[in-house]
Amino acid sequence: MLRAPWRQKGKGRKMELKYSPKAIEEKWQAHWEKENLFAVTEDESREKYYLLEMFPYPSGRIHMGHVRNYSIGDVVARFLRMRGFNVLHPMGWDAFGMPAENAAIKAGIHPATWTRENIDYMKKQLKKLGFSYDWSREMATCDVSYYRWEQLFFLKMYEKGLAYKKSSYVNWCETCQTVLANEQVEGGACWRCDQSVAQKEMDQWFFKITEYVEELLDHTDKLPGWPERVLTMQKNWIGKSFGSRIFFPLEGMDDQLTVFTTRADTLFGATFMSIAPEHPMVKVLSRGTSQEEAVTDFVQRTVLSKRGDREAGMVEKEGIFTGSYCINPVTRARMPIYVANFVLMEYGTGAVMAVPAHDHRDFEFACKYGLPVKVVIQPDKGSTPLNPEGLTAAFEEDGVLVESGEFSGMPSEDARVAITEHLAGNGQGELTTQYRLRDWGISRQRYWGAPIPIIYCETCGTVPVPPEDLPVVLPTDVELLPNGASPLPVHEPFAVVNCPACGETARRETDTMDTFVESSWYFARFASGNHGEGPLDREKVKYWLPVNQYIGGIEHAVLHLLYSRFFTKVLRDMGYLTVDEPFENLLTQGMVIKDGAKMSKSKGNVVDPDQMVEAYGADTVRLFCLFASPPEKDLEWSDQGVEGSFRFISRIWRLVAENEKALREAVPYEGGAQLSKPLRDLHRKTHQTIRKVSEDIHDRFHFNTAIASVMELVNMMYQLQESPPSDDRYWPVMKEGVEAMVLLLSPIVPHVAEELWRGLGHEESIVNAPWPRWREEALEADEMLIVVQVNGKLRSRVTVSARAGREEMERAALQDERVQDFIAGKDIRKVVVVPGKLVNIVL
RNA sequence: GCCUGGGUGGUGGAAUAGGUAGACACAAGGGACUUAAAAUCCCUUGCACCAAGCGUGCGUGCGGGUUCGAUUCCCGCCCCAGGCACCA
Repeated sequence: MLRAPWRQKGKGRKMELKYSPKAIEEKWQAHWEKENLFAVTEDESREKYYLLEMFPYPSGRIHMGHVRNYSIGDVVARFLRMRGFNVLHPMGWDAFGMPAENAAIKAGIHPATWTRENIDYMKKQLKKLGFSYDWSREMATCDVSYYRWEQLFFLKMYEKGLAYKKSSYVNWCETCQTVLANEQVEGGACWRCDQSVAQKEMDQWFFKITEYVEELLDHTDKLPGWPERVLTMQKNWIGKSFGSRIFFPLEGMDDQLTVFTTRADTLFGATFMSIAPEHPMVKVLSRGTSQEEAVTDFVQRTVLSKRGDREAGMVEKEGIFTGSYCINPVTRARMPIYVANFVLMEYGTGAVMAVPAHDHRDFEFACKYGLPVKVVIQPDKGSTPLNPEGLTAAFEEDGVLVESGEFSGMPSEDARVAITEHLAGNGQGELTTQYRLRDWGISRQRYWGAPIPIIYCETCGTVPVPPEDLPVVLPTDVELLPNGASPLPVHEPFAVVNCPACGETARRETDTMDTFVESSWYFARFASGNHGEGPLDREKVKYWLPVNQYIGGIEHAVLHLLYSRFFTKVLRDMGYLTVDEPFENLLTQGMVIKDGAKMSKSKGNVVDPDQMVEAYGADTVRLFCLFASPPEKDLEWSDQGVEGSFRFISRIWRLVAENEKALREAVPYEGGAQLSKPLRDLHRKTHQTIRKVSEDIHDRFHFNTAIASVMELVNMMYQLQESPPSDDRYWPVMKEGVEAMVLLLSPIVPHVAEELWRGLGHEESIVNAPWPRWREEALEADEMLIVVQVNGKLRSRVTVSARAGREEMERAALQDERVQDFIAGKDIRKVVVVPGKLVNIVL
């Protein structure tokens, strides 16, 4: 048992009057660690709570965003622990990724060394902040003992067809020398380095996330604990739309072009066809025509242009006639086929039927190339009809069909189905559903990642590494190339292997997996401890999952959170997990900003957590992060606000230190005995505060208002100290208030709370102290202040008995002198009484 | 363009179920203590007017509406932030 300073110091004043955080923080951190207070095991007799914060990338040092994220999580973890839950609160490292490689190239340190050193430093930082993690579960995703299981998942996914390889145009970042998933391209630029992304045709591994698209979409309605905007972002990303697939026969060829459209009602107005430059039919359609050379030229130019510019609509619409025609299946009209730079190969079928009268893009294109415009939809009655001759813009809304044969007169909505069904009858079309979501490309041409367990053999083709040969260990004896290209392909001992099937010399896959794969299942690994027999311990995972509360930044709204949901479903179907969704509740905290902008080195507005902890202590930094704004909002850093937080802790410190002896000797008041009014007020305030803080933390994570209410309690105790009552219950009631204050603040400022708790005479750690309960009878006041309004305007306040009913409230209000002035000589039409709140007299 | 949030004092923010708008804090001002300063403690602090009161009027982006009563609910608009965006 560690000896507390007030005992070490012997006689005289035992607690320092001045609050100095350094010594007490180090002392209690060491104590908690030694006593192993935060390690947990499965315990069926207790209700479990799995609290998780997004684990950090070990970039070197933690930043204020981490401090905020983890402070929020720690309050919840400590609070629920005091409430008796078996709380799992783990921490680890998202340790694969490019910064390690970049540092290696720049500074000549091996990525593994760099990562390890960063982890060591950041772990020290987290410990200095006093977070209550179960460090026994710590892991880094670059550990072989972690990624080996990911390779096993890959093999199982490969077996089920959920991991497959295909050649396609992919997003290529020249700076990062690697491919990016669609989710990792933001506004046409790389999510990490901002480099504009180009298209490149490559052989790549994909995870078939589209296999789960319906479930991923459906389950967004089964996540009431997620913020609406995150769910909306995911729904938008999945981008489900209903429409039709229509087949257009090619003139003079025994083949057809397939398009996807949501506007089959406009089919009679389709006058030409636009296809993507990457479309496989481009070559066939232009071959042998006078356009052949020009088309090849155009395609080359367009495909090479930056995807970002092309996708963002920055490039002017351009196209070229292929030299071939197709036939409109309903009008039999000849439609020229164009290659157009605005048609995307990745969406739909890569071919679009162009209806210039009813689509602004087609309109723009038709005007530019002098193509026919045919109006087939007229606005509903009441609006001015479209003039087919002088059309100045496309009419894109629904309306009534015209010039559409038997479908003329039909509303758009009905016609979409009717026309498609008509086509379906002739095998010329079908109703279909289209998604924006595409499969997740996971190949990365980088070194610092988990190797993909595949071998290429000249005779046997693609051969998965047999599970018993796992792990495929990432070699560490590599020389990193200055241009960032992966050294693995030229690392012979790694790249050259014997084929597991025929034994002949073969080559390994040298691409590594996207690091988002690691973070897609780490939460389940934490629940398994460092299970050695397999990826997950089914029983343990069953006990802990799902994560009850997940906390992290909004920036992962689509990326990490969508991938994790997908992985959870895959692992469920493999029999590892029993849950459908990984995270029951999600809290997305706001950014930490300074001077109105996100903290960044380039803006020079970074506040260093180390310096802050050094200057004020961890408790002050935590308190400020929680007090300055509610978690989901941005937090504006304020040095003066930090000073204020430090002052508040000093204030509670002095309240205990200055009255140490009296408080230690007092027995907390527990009700019963009669109290004088000031003490009754304090007793009530104490219990009101307990209720307020409990509800604010439990129901809504509003720590700022919880802290504010403790401040009110503290202010009241200081007020009472100004003129202490002679009542002999003074110290018992003060002790009740002080103990509540310390307990309520302990999840937020755990070190100072622990110190004060011991100072009040407690032998056991506050970490395991039960959370205080409020008593209803203590909340009851003997009188209450009610508001009196006349015609809805506040005119007076009257004090009535707490038990006053409607009649008594009304009587008291009407008798009030000030109210009398307002109602004298007037008829009272109505009196509204809200029990316990107000009386409104309507004249 | 579409989809989400959001707009409250000098500042961060509060008002949880339609019921005292501005809790709590920062900043500012004043006072006490001190030889002085710092620290600490206490008081004032939305705006305007004034007869200076437990005063009156105004006030939660703007304009309407519902209601005895609206920061809160409804309709229309403006602005800011984030996401998606040539998605056919």
